[in-house]
Amino acid sequence: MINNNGRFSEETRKKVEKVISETGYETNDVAKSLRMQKSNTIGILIPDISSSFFSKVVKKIEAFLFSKGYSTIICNTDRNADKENAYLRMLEGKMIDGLIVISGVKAFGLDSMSKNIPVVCIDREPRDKETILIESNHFQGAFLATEAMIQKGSRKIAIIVQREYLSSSRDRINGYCQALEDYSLPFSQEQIIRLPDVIEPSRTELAKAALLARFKKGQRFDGAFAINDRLAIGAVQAALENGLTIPSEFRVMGFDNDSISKYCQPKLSTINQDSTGIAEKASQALLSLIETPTKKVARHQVIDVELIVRETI
Amino acid sequence: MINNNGRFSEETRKKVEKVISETGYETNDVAKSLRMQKSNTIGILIPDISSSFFSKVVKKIEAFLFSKGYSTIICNTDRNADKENAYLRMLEGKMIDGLIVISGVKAFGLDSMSKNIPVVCIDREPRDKETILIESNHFQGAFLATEAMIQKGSRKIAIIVQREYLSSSRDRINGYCQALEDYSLPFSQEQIIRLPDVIEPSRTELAKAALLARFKKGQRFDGAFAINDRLAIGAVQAALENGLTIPSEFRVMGFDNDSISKYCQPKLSTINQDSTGIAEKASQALLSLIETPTKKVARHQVIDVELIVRETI
DNA sequence: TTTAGAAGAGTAATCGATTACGCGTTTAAA
DNA sequence: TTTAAACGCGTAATCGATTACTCTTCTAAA
Repeated sequence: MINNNGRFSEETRKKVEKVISETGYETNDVAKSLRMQKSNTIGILIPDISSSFFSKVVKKIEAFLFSKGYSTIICNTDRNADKENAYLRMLEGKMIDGLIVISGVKAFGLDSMSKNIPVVCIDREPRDKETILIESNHFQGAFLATEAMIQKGSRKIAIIVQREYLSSSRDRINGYCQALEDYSLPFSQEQIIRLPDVIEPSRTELAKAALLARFKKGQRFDGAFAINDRLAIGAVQAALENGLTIPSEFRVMGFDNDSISKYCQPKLSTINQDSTGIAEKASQALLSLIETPTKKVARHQVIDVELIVRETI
Repeated sequence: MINNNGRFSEETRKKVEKVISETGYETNDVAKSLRMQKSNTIGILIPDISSSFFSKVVKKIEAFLFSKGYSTIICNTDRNADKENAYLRMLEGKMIDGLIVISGVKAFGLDSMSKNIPVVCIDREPRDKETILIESNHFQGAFLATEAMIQKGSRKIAIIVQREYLSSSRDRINGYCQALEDYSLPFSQEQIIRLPDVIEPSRTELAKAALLARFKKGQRFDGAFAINDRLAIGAVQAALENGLTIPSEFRVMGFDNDSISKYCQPKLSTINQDSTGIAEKASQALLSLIETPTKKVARHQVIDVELIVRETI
C-alpha cells in the first residue's frame, strides 16, 4: 500500500498519491504504533534538564535520534524515585522502543521493565550486569586534574565531594587517590571535604563555606580538586577570601567544563567531558539494540576526557 | 469497567482487581489514545534546550504538566525551520493534546496545525492573533536596566543587540530607548551595537570584539546594556581590556540572570526573569485550552521582571 | 402473581494503519 | 491449448482500550 508492501499498479499509485496530496493526509502515528507494536519513540530519564552538561548531551542525543526517525520524550525526574517510576510506567504505556537513563536516576522500577525494552545508561551504574553503560572516564579525569596540580607544585590537595552515591563521584575520588599515591603524597581522611546533597544553599556557597570552615579549623591545603565546576568556584572564592593567591599559593581544579568556567575570575582550570562522544555512543548503542538486537554491543564504553588549563593551576 | 463506566458488581470488581495485581497489568496508552483521540501528551518546541533560561522554564512546565497527568515531548529545533516543521508533523501524528512554542521558533507549519490543537507561545509573537502569548515584560526590564545605569551616573549608554528578529529583542531595545528619552538623554544609531546571529565565535567573544572595535574607532561610552548576560560579560571584558574601571567609569547591565552572572568577576548586574511565573502561566493557559475550551484565557500575559544590582553598575 | 424497571454481564463496534489472504485476471511457460 | 505462476486489488483481521448496546436476571411495585 502506502509503502512498498503489497502489490499494486502504477495507476493505483498515482491515484493514491493524488488523493494524498489533495486531502493533505498525515499518517497517524498512534494507530501505527498500536499495529506495529513500535512507537519510534525513545524515552530519556534525566535528573535535571537544566544541568549544563547533561542538557548538552540530551540535546545531541535528541538530534541524532531525530535524524534516524525517532522522537524523544525527555523526562525530568528531579532525583525523585516516585517520579522516576511513574515516568517509567508512562513510557512503557507509550510503547517506547528504547530508554536512556542518565546519572543520578534511582528508578527501582527499571529492573522490572528492562527485560522488555532496550536500555542504555549514561554515567549510571546499572544493576543488571547486561545493561549497557556509557560514561566519561571519571577516574582518568580526576587523575589528570590531580596530577596537573601536583606537577605545578601542590603537595596537600583537598578533594571536595558531593553525591557520593553516584559511581561517577566515587570514580573521581579514586582517580584523585591514585594520583596522590603515584606521586607518593600522603593521604588522610581529613583531605576529603564532603558536602550534603541539598538544593539550597547553592553548591558554590556550600563548597565555599566548607573550605572556609576547614581553614578556620587550622587545616592547611595548597590546592583543591572539586568534583564539579560549581564546587570549584566556591573553593576559589574561599581561597581568595582567606587571602591566598591563586594559583601560586592555592590551586583549584574543577570537573565538567561548565560554560561558567571560562568566564569566572580567575578562569577555572577543569576537565572537559566529551558530550558529543557520549551522546553518539549512547544513541548508537541504543539504536543497535533496537534495530539489530542480535548484534552485540560493548557493554561498557568509557569516553576519554581532556585537561583544560586556565588560570587556577 | 476499569474506571467507573458501565455497571458492575462488587464481586466482579474484586475478581478484576485480583487479575490485575496477579498479571501486573499496565494500561496501554497507545491503544487508549487511539480510542480516545487524546494522548495526554503535550509538545514543546524549543530552539535550544541547553540555553539556561528556557531550560529552566521547560523543566518547570514539565513538572507542572506531569502533576496533571500529562507527559511532555520536548523538541529541540536548533532554530532550523525544516526541523521545526518535521517535529510539528510528528507531534500531530502522535495526537498531542497541546503545544507550547518557545521563542526563536519560526515553524511556518504552525499556522496549518494550530486550527486543531491548542497552542501557547512563550516569548514568541504568534501570527495568529488569537494564539496565547506569555512573556516577560522585556520592555520594563530594559527600561529598569537603563534607568538604573542612568541613575548611577551613566550618560552615554550603548546597547548590544543580537537576533533582532525576536520580538523580545525589539521590546528590549524599545525599553532602552524609552529610558533614554524619559531622562532626556540623546540617542543616536551609533549607540546600537548589532551582532550577527552565529554560533561561532561565542556571544561573549562577539560582544567583546564589537565593543573593542567601537572603542578603537574612538567612540566613547560610559555604559552598555546588553540584551543578555553572555553579551554583557563580553562588554565587561572589553571595558576592562580598554583600561576602564567598572563600575565608576563604565557600567554594564545584562538580561536573564544567567547562573554565570553571580560568579563572574565583577559580578554582573542584570534583569531576572521569572521562570516559574512564565512556566506556570503557560502551563495553566494550555491546560485551560485543552480541558475547558469554552473558558476564555487572557491572550497576552506579561510577567514582571526584577532588577538585580551586583557589581557592574 | 404479574410486570415494569433496574442492574449486572457479555458482545460488538470503534479508533487508523498494517498486512495476511483470497479471488479474479493476465502473462509466460510447457 | 492447457496449466501454472505472477500480478492487481479488495476484504478482513489485528493491535488494546473504550463504550454503546443487548440480553438476561432479579427486585419491587401493582
